Amino acid sequence: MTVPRRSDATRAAILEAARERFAAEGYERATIRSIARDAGIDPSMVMRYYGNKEGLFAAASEIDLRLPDLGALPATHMGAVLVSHFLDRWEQDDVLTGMLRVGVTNEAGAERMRSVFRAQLGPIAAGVCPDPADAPRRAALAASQILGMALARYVLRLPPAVEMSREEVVAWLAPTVQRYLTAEEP
Amino acid sequence: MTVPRRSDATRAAILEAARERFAAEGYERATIRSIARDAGIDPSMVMRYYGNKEGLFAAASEIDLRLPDLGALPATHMGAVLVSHFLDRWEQDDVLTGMLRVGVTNEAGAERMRSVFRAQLGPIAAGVCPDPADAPRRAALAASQILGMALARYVLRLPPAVEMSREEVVAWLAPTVQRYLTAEEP
DNA sequence: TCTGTTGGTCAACGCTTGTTGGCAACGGTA
DNA sequence: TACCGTTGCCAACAAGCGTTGACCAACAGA
Repeated sequence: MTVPRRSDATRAAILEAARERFAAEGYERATIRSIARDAGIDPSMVMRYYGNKEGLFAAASEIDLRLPDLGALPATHMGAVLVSHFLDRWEQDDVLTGMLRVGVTNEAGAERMRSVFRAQLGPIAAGVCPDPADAPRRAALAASQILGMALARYVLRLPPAVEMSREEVVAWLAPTVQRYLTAEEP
Repeated sequence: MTVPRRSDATRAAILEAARERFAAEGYERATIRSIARDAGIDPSMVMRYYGNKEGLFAAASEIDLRLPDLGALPATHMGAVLVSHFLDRWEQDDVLTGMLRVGVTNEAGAERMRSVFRAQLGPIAAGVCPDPADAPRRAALAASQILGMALARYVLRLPPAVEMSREEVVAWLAPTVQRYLTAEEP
């Protein structure tokens, strides 16, 4: 489909630098100049390849949560699997921290988070919760707990949240998430 | 102690405008010029009274969660009272949304959130959880759920989280928060 | 070998930002 | 009345921003 171009390496370097800067500093403070410097090229190249700063952000913030298929595993383990998966993703990929940073201050970032939520978390919830009609609500509840922990642990760095072990976090959060997704009543 | 000054009204106007701007736009996008315009004075006045932008932010982001005394009420209602209280605070006072916005992108803002957490939520947790030694961890867990819901509902505006009624949110979150604070084991 | 396309740099633009210092009006106090 | 600290506005500063267009070097196809 798309032919490989001589500039692919540069484009990739720009994207990687952009992801890191957006993740570390948020939308406003991550400047095109600093991203270009990280990528070792001229700022004008960023403009040529991605149009403008918003376009660069859009390209740099493509997100795949890589959610596992929950239908295949016993309902009793679902919470633990989900929480554990999210901790993994968050610790390996700083695009997620970036998404959080940008989603909070920038409307385009918020919209990006809403669409990721809708397209990737929604279907999962629909597959496992008792009444598919309120799957979105269940998904939002689960998201609130998972995002909240990510916020406390990886962005705000509240000391007790940082010091907890992975296992502790999973042990505490799993029942919560599982209840949000599968319980018949609050 | 402090004598009333002729400029008190101006100072207050600046602070109020600053709170609104920081809450609505975050630290970087809330400019001194826009704050001064809202307050109906010259930008240089902001500098004279608050030194610089960081000083203004520090003054504008004094936060009192006004947490109720949980010791006085039955343990079974604790979660509901807490969640309900936070929803109230968040809906009445946009400084809290501002704190969240700024805490995510700005290190001074994050430190402010950590200190509010330590000074105001910590003691409450210490008073009600079984082993005071792990009160900070309990408090962090409760905070993660409450902040996560605030994030989803008031900042990111995930549609299902916005559409839920106050009562629904309380009904779902209360057992979670209560478990984090008082349960013997995860 | 010539020619058109692509990858890249350089210098500048217009604008906004936080911040500064000078200067005029006001308001108590002596 | 004369004075002095306070309050406020104005104009400007240097720096940084996103963005643009001219220009050069390397390549690919004829």
